[in-house]
Amino acid sequence: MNIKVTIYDVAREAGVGIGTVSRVLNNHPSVTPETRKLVKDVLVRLNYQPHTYAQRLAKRHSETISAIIPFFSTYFFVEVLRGVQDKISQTGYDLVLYGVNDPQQVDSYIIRALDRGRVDGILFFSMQLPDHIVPRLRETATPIVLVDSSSPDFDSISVANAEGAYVATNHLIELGYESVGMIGANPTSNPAAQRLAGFRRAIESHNITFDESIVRRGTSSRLDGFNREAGYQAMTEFLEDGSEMPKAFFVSSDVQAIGALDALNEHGLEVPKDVALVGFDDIELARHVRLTTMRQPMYQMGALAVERLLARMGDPALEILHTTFSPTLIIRESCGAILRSRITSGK
Amino acid sequence: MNIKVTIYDVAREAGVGIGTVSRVLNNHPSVTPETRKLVKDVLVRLNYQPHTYAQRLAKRHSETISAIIPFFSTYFFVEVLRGVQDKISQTGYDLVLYGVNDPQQVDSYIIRALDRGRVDGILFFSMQLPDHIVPRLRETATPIVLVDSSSPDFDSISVANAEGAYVATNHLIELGYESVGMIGANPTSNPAAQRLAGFRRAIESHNITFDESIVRRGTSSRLDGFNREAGYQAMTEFLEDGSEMPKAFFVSSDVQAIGALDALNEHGLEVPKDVALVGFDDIELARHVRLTTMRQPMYQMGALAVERLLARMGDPALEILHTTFSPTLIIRESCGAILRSRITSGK
DNA sequence: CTGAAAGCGCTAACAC
DNA sequence: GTGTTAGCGCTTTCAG
Repeated sequence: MNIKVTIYDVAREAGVGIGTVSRVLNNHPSVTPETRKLVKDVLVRLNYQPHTYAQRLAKRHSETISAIIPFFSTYFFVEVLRGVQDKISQTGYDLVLYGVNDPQQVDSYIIRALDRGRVDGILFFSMQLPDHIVPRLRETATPIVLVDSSSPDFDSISVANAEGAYVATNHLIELGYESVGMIGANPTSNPAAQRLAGFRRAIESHNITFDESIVRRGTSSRLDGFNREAGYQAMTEFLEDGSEMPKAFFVSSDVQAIGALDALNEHGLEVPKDVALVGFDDIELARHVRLTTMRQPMYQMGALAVERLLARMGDPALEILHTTFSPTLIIRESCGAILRSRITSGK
Repeated sequence: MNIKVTIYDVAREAGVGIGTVSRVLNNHPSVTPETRKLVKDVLVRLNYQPHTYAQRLAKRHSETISAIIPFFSTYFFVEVLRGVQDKISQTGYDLVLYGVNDPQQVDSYIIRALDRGRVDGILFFSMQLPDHIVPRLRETATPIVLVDSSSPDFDSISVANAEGAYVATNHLIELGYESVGMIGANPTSNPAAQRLAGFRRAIESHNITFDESIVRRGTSSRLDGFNREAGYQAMTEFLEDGSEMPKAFFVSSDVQAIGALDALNEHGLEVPKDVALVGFDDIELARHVRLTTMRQPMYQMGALAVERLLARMGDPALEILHTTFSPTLIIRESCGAILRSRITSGK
């Protein structure tokens, strides 16, 4: 019958006031060891459970962190979320998930999270923070950290997208490919735009002229174009429009690379023999399709995001911090590096 | 300045009582259109946001559903969770996630969810409901639905594991494989045990004697053995223990099959030429490694679970329902069926 | 150290 | 219809 035991019941049963019960509940120092023990006994005997919402109302905070996240589109989020969850589960906080399927939801979710007291902090993923939200976030002083996204006004954790794209493209060029193309994503997405910039810089630093026709993207705008169909479409376009096609590609994301791979296969082309590919993310699949790619430390990003958020919740005056991880080049077979080294070494 | 506007502020500003404000907030019918409009205007002008926890305390329910789930181990959960999330986002409910990394956490999470008022309903995934929890669940009359797990006492959504394993194994046998082995998972896990039973039934229904040595499992008990390492280990054992090995295998899950595939490759064996494999789940990866497998309708299971939970929350007297989905055989290349048909048809 | 009392912000029953 | 009031269960002064 724990169905409704309140601190009043406990207090009566223990012959003390509710204040005292509350004090032992909150480990307040000024309670005699004896009364403390007395109350504690009654607490367990009655199987008392605190009413979370009453506590939250009285305490003015919720012990809750909400994550606003483009929902489970890709493995990237799954990994990041694992980091988040692992970290949070070490604290007493609750994690409430707002999965965004439609950009329109972002607003209402943030507003909801902004309800005074509803959450103590927000983790905001991979999306552009709506402009009109920024002032409200400031006014309400809601702690927030952006992951895979950024804004000068708030803490953020991200990946050096441009740098990663540069490294990937460079790798291809140094492998000897004279023309390398790119399969991009929706340029309104920050990571997508940055990856494009990195690609371009790599191209130009090798004195190759950057020609618009060398980068394509599918029309599917779902998830900013970071999806298989978009990759498939873009590669198909390259394959079928008649003009000469690069023999190597930097692809904005692994999922897209998978789509490109499918398109290539359908056209009887082999990777890396006929076409070389380098992706971005290092999702689980990448390893199995032997995709060379830029690895992002997803799990760590999630874990760090929580740490940072907790820190900011603890001290709102903290300096704003922007952390950037550098992606690492993971060489597998799709880029042709291994093939080449075999040839070179005469194997 | 929405920082602290309460219904009192709104009431004063609108020149009405707080009761009236509350009424328009809750769309109570007995408010004149005029006052309603008046109040609504003030509401938006002051940018009023309700305090969630105060509402929950007063209303005695939380508009919250919690999901207790073995965390993000596999793609299976990601998909199921997508179904859950999509469905929930159509309602006003919050989803709070309790990711279980260590079985010990289950208890504390359930207890937490049982706090009076903390959640309106629980979704419990893929784990055995601890026995001592059952009576408490009943007493507190907390709505709960089990997914990929079951108990006579509560609603459940699951998959016909035994049947699926039977179909998979049978498929292999009918393809002409005379001995087929199995890579199992931890038999303390319900799905694992059921899949083993289905396998066994298939074997015996073809008058093949079932020999213990024909099923192996890795020692990694993480996630009940449904992980890549376990599959890798089990297959390696088959390969290296000297005795003769089956040429076809039913593997308890796709992730394990991936591991088995890796082991096979390392030993220079090709699938399906040398060894045939059928998995279970149809995770995203399966398609790309051309794995024949039993598909579970993961997304639907999640969505249905939410529907059922909502229904039960609406009417606790509802008949307890156990829904079982039948997995479908998805034929790809790993089982050798396509290879064979080519040979047969002379291509 | 501890009891009593005043909120926390909202809902709902009760009068008018 | 609408204002007033009494909770919801807990935390936190404030006396003593």
